[in-house]
Amino acid sequence: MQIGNAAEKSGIPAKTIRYYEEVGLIQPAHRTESGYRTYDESDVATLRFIQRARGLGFSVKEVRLLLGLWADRARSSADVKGLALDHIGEIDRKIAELQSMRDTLVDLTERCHGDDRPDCPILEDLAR
Amino acid sequence: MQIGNAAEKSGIPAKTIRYYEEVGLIQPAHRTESGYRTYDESDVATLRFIQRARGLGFSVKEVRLLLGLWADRARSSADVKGLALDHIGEIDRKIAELQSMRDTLVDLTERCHGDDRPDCPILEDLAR
DNA sequence: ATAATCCTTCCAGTAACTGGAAGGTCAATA
DNA sequence: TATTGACCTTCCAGTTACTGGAAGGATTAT
Repeated sequence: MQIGNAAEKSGIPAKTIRYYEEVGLIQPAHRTESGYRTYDESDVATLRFIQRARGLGFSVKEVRLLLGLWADRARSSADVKGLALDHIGEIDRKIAELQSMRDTLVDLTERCHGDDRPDCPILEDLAR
Repeated sequence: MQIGNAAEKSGIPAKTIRYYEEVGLIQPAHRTESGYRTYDESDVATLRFIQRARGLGFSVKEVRLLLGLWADRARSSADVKGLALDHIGEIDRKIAELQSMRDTLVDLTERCHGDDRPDCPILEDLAR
């Protein structure tokens, strides 16, 4: 199948598939005589794996590692779990940061009249 | 004072201050005869405002708007509050996304032995 | 005189795509 | 047969918000 089809089946835009090939996340696709990339079901399976891993927030670099582990029959599940736990830690860090921003912002907006007068606790806080 | 001093007082690296000037977030600094940038307390106050707004997750584009409102004595607090509420919405969206990733990941890692055997629910899930 | 510590500009790299231009290919239709 | 239309190709540039580093000038202290 052509790239457009693989894109549809995997949920990854054709443009992005080419990008993944360029950065070496996936093997260069086979080509027709005229230069069109072709993909089979196994390629699509790989793309879907990538799509799902990216959807869980793994970076491309981490996906590379995951693909390596996936392909390695001698892998230890501990390695996979380690990656996942690290990633959860990273997510927790981000959530905590966002939550802290949110708390401050909610407090400030609750104290702001939000009318046509200029007095504003939000700006006052930023300026202090 | 010189840029290094302004950086220290504002908490924004000198490099970043130059960058903010380049992208027009702040006015070009005055210069000494030899070309060194100079800053006064009011410049530092602006930098601190920016630093704090960035710390609350506002994008540079949003900070630009906030600076405009801050400088505008005829502003309405409703405009500021509107910006802040939009931003809270954005943060909520991000938190929800991260939380959902986290939930999935925690579930998967709990089901993964994490030993030296290759069987791994995490990879199985990514591959399904 | 020289060293240390500033400062300057400019170029490039980061993460992960995404948009768009210019042009080739292929199948179907008028 | 000629021409659409929908594919595909490569290449370049833009996005966000910096950050690192090179090469070199200015200022201050020893």
